[in-house]
Amino acid sequence: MAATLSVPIAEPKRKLLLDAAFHEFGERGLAGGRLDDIAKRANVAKGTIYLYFPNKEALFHEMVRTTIIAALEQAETIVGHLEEDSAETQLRTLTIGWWKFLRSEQFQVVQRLVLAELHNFPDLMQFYADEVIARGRRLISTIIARGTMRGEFREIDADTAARMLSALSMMHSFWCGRRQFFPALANTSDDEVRNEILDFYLRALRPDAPDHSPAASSRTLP
Amino acid sequence: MAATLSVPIAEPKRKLLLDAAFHEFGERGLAGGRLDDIAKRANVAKGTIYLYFPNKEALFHEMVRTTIIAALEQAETIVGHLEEDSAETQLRTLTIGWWKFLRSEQFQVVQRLVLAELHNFPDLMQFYADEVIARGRRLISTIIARGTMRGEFREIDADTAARMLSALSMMHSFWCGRRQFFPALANTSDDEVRNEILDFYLRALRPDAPDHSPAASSRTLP
Amino acid sequence: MAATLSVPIAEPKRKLLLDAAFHEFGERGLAGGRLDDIAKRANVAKGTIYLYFPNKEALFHEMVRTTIIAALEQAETIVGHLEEDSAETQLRTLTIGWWKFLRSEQFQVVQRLVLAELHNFPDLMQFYADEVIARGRRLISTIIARGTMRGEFREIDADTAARMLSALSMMHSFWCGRRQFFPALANTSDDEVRNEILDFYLRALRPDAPDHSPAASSRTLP
Amino acid sequence: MAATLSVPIAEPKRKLLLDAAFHEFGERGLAGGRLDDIAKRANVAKGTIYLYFPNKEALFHEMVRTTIIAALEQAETIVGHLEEDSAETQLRTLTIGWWKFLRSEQFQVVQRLVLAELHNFPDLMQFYADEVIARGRRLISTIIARGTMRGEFREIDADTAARMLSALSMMHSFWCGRRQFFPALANTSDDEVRNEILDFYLRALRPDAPDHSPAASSRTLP
DNA sequence: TATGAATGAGATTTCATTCAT
DNA sequence: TATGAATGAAATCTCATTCAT
Repeated sequence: MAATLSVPIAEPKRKLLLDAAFHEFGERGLAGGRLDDIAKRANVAKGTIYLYFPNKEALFHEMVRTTIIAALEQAETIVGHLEEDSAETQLRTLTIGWWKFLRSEQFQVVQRLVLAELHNFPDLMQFYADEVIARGRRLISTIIARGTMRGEFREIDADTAARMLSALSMMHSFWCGRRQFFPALANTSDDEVRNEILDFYLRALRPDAPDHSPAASSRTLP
Repeated sequence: MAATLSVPIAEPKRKLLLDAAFHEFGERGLAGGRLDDIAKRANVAKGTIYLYFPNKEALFHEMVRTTIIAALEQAETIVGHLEEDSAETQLRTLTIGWWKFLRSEQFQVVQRLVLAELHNFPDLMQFYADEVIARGRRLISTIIARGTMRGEFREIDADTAARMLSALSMMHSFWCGRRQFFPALANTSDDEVRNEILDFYLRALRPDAPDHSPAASSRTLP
Repeated sequence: MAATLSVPIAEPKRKLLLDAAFHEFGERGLAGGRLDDIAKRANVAKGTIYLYFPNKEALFHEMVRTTIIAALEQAETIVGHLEEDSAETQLRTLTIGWWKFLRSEQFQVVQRLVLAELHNFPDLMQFYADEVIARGRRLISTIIARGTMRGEFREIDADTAARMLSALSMMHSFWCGRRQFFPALANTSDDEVRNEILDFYLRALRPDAPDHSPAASSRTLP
Repeated sequence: MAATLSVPIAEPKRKLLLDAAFHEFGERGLAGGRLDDIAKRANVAKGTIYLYFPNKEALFHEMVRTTIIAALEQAETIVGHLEEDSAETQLRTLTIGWWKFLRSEQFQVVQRLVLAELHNFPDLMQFYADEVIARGRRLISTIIARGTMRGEFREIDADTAARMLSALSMMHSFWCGRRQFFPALANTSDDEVRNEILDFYLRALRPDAPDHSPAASSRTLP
């Protein structure tokens, strides 16, 4: 009796299975993943899977869904509470958290699955698009809009600008996850890459400084 | 003799099979794709595949390789001969061609496969990294370096800058390929997206405003 | 409970499969035998085989091994406990048992397989050579050595002599198994053949007693 | 033109194919042998085989038949012309030739096939039994009968005695062909083995020693 | 005659799913 | 709930045989 308590904490089997599925499908994809292996990873008999999920596809589906949700929750914690700082500071803070999220194993796996197989699961794809991509962008675009209003950033469509930051981060996050193949990143740490992105990005948001300085325009006169 | 010409065009069977494999694997991935279907698509008996490829994996491997190569050749034609224009014009011209390439079906499929399964084929992954990613970046970074030298662009590491344009393009190309899921792009055409990217990107390369306003610098003096 | 006993006798499935394999491979050889048929013979689905053996070759391998072992055990029982009789009597007793073994279906099948395919399974061949051939010979040579010591048999290398009896028995056992093709044996029963072998063999072991002693001849004179 | 003459001599293709089949089937058996390989060995296209043989089985059948015949012809040459010597000398001479035959590659292959697969080809089995086994025994038994008549050998059924020599030789020939597995033969050359057999065998044919004790012989005189 | 690409039936093997316990 | 042996459909792969050239 006491013995069973010493076990890691009888984690509800459903969760165990979803975790196991995460690793299996993450490595081999939907078609390549084997229920046998998932059962083994979860220390459970193969038949048990069917007590919790009607079939392989459903297990995959739920695994992706819960992973996305878990990743989002994690992201929310990380992104945290933006203080009332300058827009740039907020953007930097947000990006730091968001980048950490993008580089997490959970997101990397989800991204791989999204790219590879989610065209067969339109509802998951939609869920991912709405909750991950769009939500992330909304966070960003809010900050940008504020920055633009305050004159910190130039006039720019906030959604478009958010999309740009999103693109830069997601693509780089993938490349960082495959560093061995991309020598350009071999000697750059994750944090440095993130800073490069931010610096580059913020340049594109800078207000058109000289524009409003009448002096500047007069320069060309004489 | 002339008779043989009337045949649908005796496309070498190897090519036929690689084409069929392109569609099958493109849709279902390596594990999900069925040789049966590939044979059917190629109008060929199952056994015939084995006259040309020793096994499924080899067929997949060669399909990816030839697709990458074909895509590259196509890209080269598109990117074409950059006239001796301003760096910005060159960058625009290059991006237009490159973007067309990224949006082609061939590239979309390759990208999906790369992201999904190429971790099991390190040599293909390397090939893709070297020939697609790195080569594309090299083209870009050359132009940027020239632009910086000429004073058209600000001082910036050309490779880093190239990576940024690459990331923006590739990520957006994927999103455009899944437009139905990304309402932000629903009402924006491919060309408009490309222009957004270019405009945004070029802003980040602009020379530093204060540089050209002697007044500006003097402002800090007194 | 008693109910389970009424079932055909729940012979462990592994054994069932090995038995089925024995007949299938025995008839058609390794390459010719079909897993489909083995499954059918064992009243089992094809896939079940793979729960017990990783592949066809392994099934063949284990089948041969267990058959050899089973045959040996059977042989040991048959050969039994040699009483402290004359060497000739012992040899006769041993040969009777050994011959029964050689004429059993199990041995006939193993011998066919050994001769036909075991060059692809050196470890099985070695096992057979050591455990069947060599062990049988050792039994024989022990008796012969004792016989020679006692003066019952002439001076002869016991191992060589054992090999001779082994050769005579094994070859004749094969011929007896194909009687219809060998008219010379058509009218001779197994037991008669065995006796022919024994009589012939014992002649070759007779001491050279009288030959060299002229005295010996005179002994008979009165 | 002259060039074609330099080729090894356009050996009739049929022969070429039978030779190739000999090696292929010899190594892998009927079910395991591949027509593809046979064609390759014969430097011929796969389809060509069907110009000479209606199917795989027929090729196998004819290959075995011609091999047996060829082996017999070779045996006949080797066994040669027995001079009018003593029966023992004749037996020795014959055995030397016969042994050489048994140890030839041709015979070894035939023997393997006979043991393994000829139960599916009763006519071949019969042919082999009649022409190889029985014919060889007839040669031997003739000599033995003569030896017995002359008093060189003891009274013994000549056919039985011939069978014994045949068994000793054939079994030992197989063992010699698998020497690596039979340490007992590892240090004994083929010729030594043959001599052991002969010596042993002749002992069993010796006239009954006591018989020729002068008294005994004199008994026959009056 | 000779070729060898093509075929397709049939073999081995895998694995999601079921079910008696 | 939980098990895991058993299933059998479906996948990969092989190879004897055919046939247009």
